[in-house]
Amino acid sequence: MLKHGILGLLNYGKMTGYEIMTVFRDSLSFFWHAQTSQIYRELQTLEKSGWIQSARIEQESRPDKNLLSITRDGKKELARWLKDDGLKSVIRSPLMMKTFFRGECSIDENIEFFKNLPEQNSVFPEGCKKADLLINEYQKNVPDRMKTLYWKFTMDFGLMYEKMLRKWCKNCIRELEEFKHGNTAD
Amino acid sequence: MLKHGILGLLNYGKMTGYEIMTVFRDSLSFFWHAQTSQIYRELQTLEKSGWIQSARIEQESRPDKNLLSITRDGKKELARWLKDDGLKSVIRSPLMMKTFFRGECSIDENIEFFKNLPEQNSVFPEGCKKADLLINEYQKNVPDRMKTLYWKFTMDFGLMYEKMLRKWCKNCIRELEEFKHGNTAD
DNA sequence: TGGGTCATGTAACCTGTTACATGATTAG
DNA sequence: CTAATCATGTAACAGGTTACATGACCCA
Repeated sequence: MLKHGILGLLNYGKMTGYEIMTVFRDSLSFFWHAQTSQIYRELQTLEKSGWIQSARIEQESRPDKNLLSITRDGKKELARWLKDDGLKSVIRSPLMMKTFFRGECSIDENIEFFKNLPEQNSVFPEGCKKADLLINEYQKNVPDRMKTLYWKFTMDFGLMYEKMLRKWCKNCIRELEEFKHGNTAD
Repeated sequence: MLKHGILGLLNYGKMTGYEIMTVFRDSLSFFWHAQTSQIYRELQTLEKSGWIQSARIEQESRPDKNLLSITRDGKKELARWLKDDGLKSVIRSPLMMKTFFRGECSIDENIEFFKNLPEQNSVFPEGCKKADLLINEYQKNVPDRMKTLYWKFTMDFGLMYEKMLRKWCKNCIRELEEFKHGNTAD
């Protein structure tokens, strides 16, 4: 999956591993985290697969750059991945895992848990405003609306997810309060 | 994370690796997938950590059982994990990754993509009814409402997530249709 | 007699995380 | 002078996936 993310970015233009890292950190981190160590490793395997090429660029004042570019085979693979609709809905959710077993804690502890969740579990580190700013910048700098539209879709998803999470927490708290006050009637 | 899921299950009572696998497959799979191979491996490391114990039970007509039980240290660790509020909101979402780069495909292809998504990406394999049935069964068989309440919360989350996903897809389709018909005004 | 369930796992591989290492430049 | 940024990675470990292996029982 990370492989194809990298291919997608290189399809926009040539980049270094470092730049790829910054894009993941600044723009994609709300749905995917990638460490430099993993990126550089994937770059090696991508090159072995013949999907990307690297060109050493010497610099005086800075360390040498390794400028990556996508190959024809890489573009083919990217297209194949996009067309392929095998998308498993694996929600691997640590949050659900922790919720499932909360019967071991007291009701008051759990009310506290759900109260703190929306803050702690925010998708956008700096809150929602950041997302709007990001998308505006994208649309200013990248004229191709065909691309920015889909970028916006991912942010919409993030915002809707956050909203849903807050609603769910409120529901949980309400039900716990009801249970506490003896109102166990369905 | 899987380690603690296993600890949580064994905290309800003694089980074999096989039974743990069936619980993950039948009840927890909508938020966590666990293969037998991984479960048996984790069981080994859990035993090495002193968090669980195993007792070989010989059977005549079936292979021997390895009945696992949680130890005092295991219970401590489970409690620690539940109390610890370090919950990173890592949404590792293949769906978002694929959405982000869809600018490479045609608008019509992408409308098709979003139309098919809710079916393909359903959290509950057999649809929502299954979830309701599951929760009702839980509440009948397990008298401890303190537990089933939290189980219900996880299912509520699954149902809300599905609803949100459908809404998001509808939004995306609407915006793509608008874009197609030249209505690019914000 | 063939497929499903019970019941155990191993091996190889791929992916993700944590920690470490280097070294120059530039902005406060 | 110190911290951040640019720019490269390696090593070890942890966690997840895929494929394979065994074997008896039970039900149709």
